[in-house]
Amino acid sequence: MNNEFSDQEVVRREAVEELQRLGIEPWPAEGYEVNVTATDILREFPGDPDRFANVSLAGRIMSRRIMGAASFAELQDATGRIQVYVKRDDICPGEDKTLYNTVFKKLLDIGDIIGVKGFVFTTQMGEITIHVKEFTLLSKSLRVLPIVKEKDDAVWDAFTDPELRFRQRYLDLIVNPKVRDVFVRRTRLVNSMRDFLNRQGYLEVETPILQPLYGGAAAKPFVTHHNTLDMKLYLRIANELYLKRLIVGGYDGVYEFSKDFRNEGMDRFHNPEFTQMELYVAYKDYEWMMDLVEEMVEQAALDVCGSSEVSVGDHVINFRRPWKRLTMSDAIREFTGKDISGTDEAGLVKVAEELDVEVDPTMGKGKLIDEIFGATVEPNLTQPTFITDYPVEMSPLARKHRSKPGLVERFEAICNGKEICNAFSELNDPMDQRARFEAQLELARRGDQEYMMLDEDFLRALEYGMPPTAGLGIGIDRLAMILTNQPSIQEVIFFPQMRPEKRQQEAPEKELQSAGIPTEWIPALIKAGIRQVADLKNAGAGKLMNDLNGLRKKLKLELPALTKEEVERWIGLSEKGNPSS
RNA sequence: GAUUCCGUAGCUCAGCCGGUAGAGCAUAUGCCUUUUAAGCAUAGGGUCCCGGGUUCGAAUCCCGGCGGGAUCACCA
Repeated sequence: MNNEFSDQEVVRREAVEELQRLGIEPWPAEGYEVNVTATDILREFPGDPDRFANVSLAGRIMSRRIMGAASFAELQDATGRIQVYVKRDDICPGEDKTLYNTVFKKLLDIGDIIGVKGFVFTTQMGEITIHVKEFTLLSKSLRVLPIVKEKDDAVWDAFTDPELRFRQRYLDLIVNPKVRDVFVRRTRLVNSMRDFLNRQGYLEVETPILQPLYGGAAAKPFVTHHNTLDMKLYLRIANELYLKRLIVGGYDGVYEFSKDFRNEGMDRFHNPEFTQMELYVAYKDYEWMMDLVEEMVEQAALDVCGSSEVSVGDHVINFRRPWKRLTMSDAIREFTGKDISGTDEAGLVKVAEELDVEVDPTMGKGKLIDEIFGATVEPNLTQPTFITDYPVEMSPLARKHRSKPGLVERFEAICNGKEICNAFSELNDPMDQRARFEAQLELARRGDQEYMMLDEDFLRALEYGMPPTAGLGIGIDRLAMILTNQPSIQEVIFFPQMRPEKRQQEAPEKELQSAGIPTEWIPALIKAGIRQVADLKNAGAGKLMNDLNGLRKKLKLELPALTKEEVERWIGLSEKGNPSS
């Protein structure tokens, strides 16, 4: 049975039983009164020692140094770590020293959560420490933590494997305090933006995630099914079309922090689900929206980083207003020397080829320009820059430029070589909108997988009349990456998408036993990799017999050696099938 | 999807010119009343990712798979 646990896990499970025998509940129900945090003590004790004569603090044991009748340990709470000093005769004033000798020294482990009461003092080494008068076990830990040691700036045994860190984020958060901080700052970013938008008087709303038609962006969706309605539903790829319906309904400013879902590639800039903030404001245009973005993002940088200058990789990015503004064709001209304004599709293909930009025949004019821009300009824009006035073909929801034919009133902000937001003067001409949707269908016929769907209800809403409106989408994950200086999106999403972990078969012994394998051989079989009757089917009788007889010695089984006939009989069982299932 | 690297003890890693495993931390036992990643001593702990092949013999070499990283492609 214990085959499933490592030696250290066995020790901890035995400690649980021992604690229970001593009348100590390993996972008590009561709360624990806490009157101070680790950071409070470290920050305030030197200036005001009297305040800390009676502290009560709870946290996880992160290290232990036991020296006879006295011990040191480090406790980690939500704010940081503090050393505690435990002296035998203080916590066991009478004759019975069990609480120290047995409970504290032997039955507690690194990873356990305890509460301590005592007073704060400074050790001879000058470390602020809680002298413990009383401790309470609050939660026993059955698994061994990966221990990270650090001294000054040196780190030993760092827990860095991304697979383990992302799959078991709780562990990552326990042992890597900097990771905890990244997510605190991510939340501070969201709070900063929400406060900003609320101060402007805009209404935070919620719109459907399950949508019968997906729209508002060019992307491949996830598909699901609703049983009662017996219909196909899509997970939203954007919330644009619903938010604009709300503007039609009469709100003058609505926004939503939304999880969107796109069924596309994954890499360090893309997770299948990601967070966007979309904002729509009536009676405004994209020029106005640029001013808002600058102000909101500068404020966010100040709130998250304490400065408008932010270190990102090798760069320092400065979010102080005003940001540089360039039209798309000026940007392409600036970085490539090519003038593409007014160029037709064939001409664009030629330009792309000259610039070594890969294109394919499904691409329309808009897509071609986007490719050229993405390859030659975008990666070179480190400081926040607004790129304005996009080709109409790639922006089916943006209104036509008031003075430049063939373009729309749209901008993106590019920062650190990546788009962080996208905005436009919204298209509110229902007839033009219908024509644009139809142009998308034409792209679909050419094989573009990411055409936008025609949404009749959205058109109907526009036909009732939508005020002139400015709209914005900001990628929260991308912005969080920049403001927390993280190289990948997985570092700013608590639980990034990953392939499922391989599950171990449960309770293998039962199935093997009911099939007729002698109980006493089952531990050896499991050790040999036979976890279920089906595994026997492909096993060779000779090899299996040898393996099992080898394991018989290793596991010190008091059994006669197996014969080949016996093993063949077991393998025969797998062919008969299993009556219990 | 392509290229490439990686998968060894609970954790971090070494071993890889083939001879069935090693260190540090963690754990156990004993000693030590204020230590500073790290006291001293001893001990236990491994399906060397999985499957096949070559070989007398594979953690090591070869092939296939699984999982992960990086780069690229795709992707507002």
